[in-house]
Amino acid sequence: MKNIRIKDIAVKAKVSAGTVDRVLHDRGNVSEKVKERILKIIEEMNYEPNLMARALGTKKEFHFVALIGDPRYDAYWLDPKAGIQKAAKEARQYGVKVTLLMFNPYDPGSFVKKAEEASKLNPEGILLAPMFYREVLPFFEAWKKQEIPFVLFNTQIAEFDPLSYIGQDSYQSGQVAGKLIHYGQPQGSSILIAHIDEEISNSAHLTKKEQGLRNYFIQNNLDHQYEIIKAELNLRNYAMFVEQLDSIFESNPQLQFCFVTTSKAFEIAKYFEQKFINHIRIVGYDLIPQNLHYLNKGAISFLINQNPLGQGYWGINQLVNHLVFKKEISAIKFLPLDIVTKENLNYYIEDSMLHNRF
Amino acid sequence: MKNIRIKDIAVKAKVSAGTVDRVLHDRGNVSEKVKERILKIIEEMNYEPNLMARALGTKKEFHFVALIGDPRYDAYWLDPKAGIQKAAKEARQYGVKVTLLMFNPYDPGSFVKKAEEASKLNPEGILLAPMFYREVLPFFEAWKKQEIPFVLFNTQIAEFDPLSYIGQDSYQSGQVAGKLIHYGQPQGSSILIAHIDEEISNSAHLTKKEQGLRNYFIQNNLDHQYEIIKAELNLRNYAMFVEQLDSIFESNPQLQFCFVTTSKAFEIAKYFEQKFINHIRIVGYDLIPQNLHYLNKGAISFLINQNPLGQGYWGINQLVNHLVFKKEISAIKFLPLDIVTKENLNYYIEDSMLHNRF
DNA sequence: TAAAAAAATGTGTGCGCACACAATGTGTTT
DNA sequence: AAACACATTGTGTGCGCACACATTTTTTTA
Repeated sequence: MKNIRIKDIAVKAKVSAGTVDRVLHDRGNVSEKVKERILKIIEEMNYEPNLMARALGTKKEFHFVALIGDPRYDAYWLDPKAGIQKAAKEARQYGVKVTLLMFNPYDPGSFVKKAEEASKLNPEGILLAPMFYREVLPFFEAWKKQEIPFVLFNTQIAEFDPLSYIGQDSYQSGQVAGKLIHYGQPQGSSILIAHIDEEISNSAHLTKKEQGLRNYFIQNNLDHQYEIIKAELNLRNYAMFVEQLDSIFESNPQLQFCFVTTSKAFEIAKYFEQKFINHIRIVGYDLIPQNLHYLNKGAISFLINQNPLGQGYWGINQLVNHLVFKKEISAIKFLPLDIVTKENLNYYIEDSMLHNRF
Repeated sequence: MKNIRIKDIAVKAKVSAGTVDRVLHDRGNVSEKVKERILKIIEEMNYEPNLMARALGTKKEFHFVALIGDPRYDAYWLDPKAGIQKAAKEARQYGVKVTLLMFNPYDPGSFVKKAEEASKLNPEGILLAPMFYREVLPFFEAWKKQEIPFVLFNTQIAEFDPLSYIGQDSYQSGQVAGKLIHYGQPQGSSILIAHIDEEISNSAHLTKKEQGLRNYFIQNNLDHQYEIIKAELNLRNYAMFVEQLDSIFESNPQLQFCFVTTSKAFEIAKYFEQKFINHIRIVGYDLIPQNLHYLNKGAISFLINQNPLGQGYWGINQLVNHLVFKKEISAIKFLPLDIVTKENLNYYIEDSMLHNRF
C-alpha cells in the first residue's frame, strides 16, 4: 500500500539499509549472493526511490553551461534564454548552477570562442545550440573525452550521439506548411520558399523544412498543380534584398503563397506592406514580436511555433533529470508543431508556455 | 548565494527556528513585535521554502475524488482519466490518494448519484467535470459548507467560484474555427454548425463555440459573405440523424464547411463517406480515435485539441499544489487551442502530452 | 508576593536517502 | 594461535521542514 523504502527492502532481505544502498548504486562491496537476493526483492516490491529525499540528502553541486545565441544579435534567442533561466531557477534548490554563454549567431568564430570557454569551465553538463556544424564537431569529440554529457537543442545533429536532442522535427514542420498551403488553395497554386538570412549550407534544418514542403505535394500527387519557387535571401544589404524580391514577384505574378523557413517572415510582410501587395499569404516560423505584429494584422496567416522557450527549459531539465535525479531520459524530445494564428496566439506566448503545458 | 533556510532566518532574527515556523504558517503564539521582525527578514532574504523537505517531512494523507464521465459511455473520457491517473501516480509519494468516480455522461441522475458518493467520502478535494449545470449547483453549495475545495475542468461554470477551472476558452476556439474556415475559403462560403449529441441547453460551451465562430465573421466584416446554418442533431436514432442530414444538404447544396462543436465530427465524416460527398470540409474537436481515422483520411481537415489528458492531469495537480504544497494557484488555467491536422498529429496524442509539453 | 495560568519561545524528532565511517566476518600469513 | 589484510555488512549523521513537546517568560489571580 504505502511507498516502499530502502529500509523495507533491507528488512525483507535481512540486511541493513547500507547494503541495499550499495546494491542500488552498484557501488560494490556486496557479496554476489546477497546482491542477487536484494535485487530480486527490489524487483518484486517494485521499489521506486523517493526523489524528494534523494535530492534533499545530497549536497553535491552541479554546474551546467548553456551555450546559446546572443539575443542582442537576434531577438529569437530571448526565448531559449528565458526558458533556460526558468529551469535554472527551479533547479537551484537541487544545487544546480547554470552559466549562460552567448555567442554571435552570425559569427562562427564567436561560437568557437564561447565553446572553448565552456570546455574550460569543466561543467558537469552542457546544453547548446550547435548552429555551426563544422565548428562544433571538434568540441563534441573533446567533451566526449572529458566525459561531459551534452544536450543539443534547436539544431539537430545526429552524430556523436548527444545525451539528448530537444527540438522540432523540421521535415515534419515543412509538411505542416504544405498542408496549410494546400488547404488554403486546394486547386493548386504557386509557392515561394524563402530562406532568409542564414547560411543554408550550414543549417541542415532549412533544407529539411523545404524537403518536407516539397514532399507534401509529391506524396499527395499534387506536385504538378503546385509550382514551387525557391529563393535564398540576405538582409545584410537591404536594398539588394528588396531588389531580389522585386525581381521574383515581377517575374512570378502568379505567386500566392510564401513559405519562410526562418524567423524572418516579417520582412516579407513588411515588403508586401510597402508594395501594397495583399493577395499573397505567408506561412512562417517563430513567435517573435515582429512576426506577431504582422500575424495580428493578418499579413501573416500562420506561424509554426518552435517553442524556443520550451526548448531551453527542457534542455536544462534533461541535464537535471539525468545528472541530479539519475532518471532515464529520452534521446530525442520532439516538441509539438504548434500551428499559431491570431486567434489562438495568446496561449502560445510568454511563459504561459511554462505554466499551462506539459 | 545558497538557498536560505528557516534556520538562517532564525539566526538573523535572533529567535529559534520554531518561532520562524510559527510565523511562516501563521499559527499564532508569536508576539507582534517578533512577528513583524521575522516577516521583514523573510521578505528581505527572499525566503522560499524547500518544497522537497516540506513534502518529505509531512506524513499527512490527502484524499481526493475525481468525478468524470465514464469512458464506457463515451470514449472521450479515456483521456481525462489517463491524465488523472498519471497525476495521481506522481502525487502518490506525497501521500495523495485519488478515488475515481465515473458517471454516465448522458444521464444526469447518474451524475447526481456519483456526486453524492463523492460528498460522502468527505475528501480533502474534488476534481470534477460539471457537465450538468442544474444538477451540480446544489453540490457546489454543499461542498462550500463542508469546506471541500473543488476544481472544475472541461466545462466552465463561473458561479460558486471553484478553486480553479482548467479547460479551454470555448468562445475563442470558435474564433479559431472561424479563421480556419475563412482562410480555407477567403471569398466567402456557406457553413453548417452542427451540435451533435449533447443537450445544448445544458452545455453552455457549445453555444460559446458557436458565438465565437459567428463573431469571427462579424468582427471581420465578413458576415454578409458567409452564410451560417445551424443544426442540432442527435444520434440516439441513427436513421433520423441521417435523414436530418439528408434534408440539410439537399436544401443547402452550396455548403462548403461543417463545424462540429462536439467530439462527433467523425459521424459527419462517416455520413459524407457513405454519400460520396467529398467537397465539404470539416473542422471539429477532440482527438478521439474515430476522429483521427477521418483526419488521417483527409475527410476532416482540422481538429481543435482540447487536451483532455492535460485537463485531467492539471486538475489533480492544482489540488496537489494547493493542498499539499500550499502554493498559490491560478483560478483559471486555459489550455492552448491546438490546431491539429494529419501532419502534426503525432505530437498531440498519447502521453506525449505529458512528456513533451509544459 | 507567591502560585497559577497564559503567552511566548526553544528543542527534539522523523520523513527517506546518500554517504562516511565503524564494526564485523573471512581467510591468510607468520 | 595471534596478527594481519581484505571482503562484507552495519551504524550514524545531515539535508530542510513540520510539528509535538519542553522550557522560559510574562501576565493574571488569589
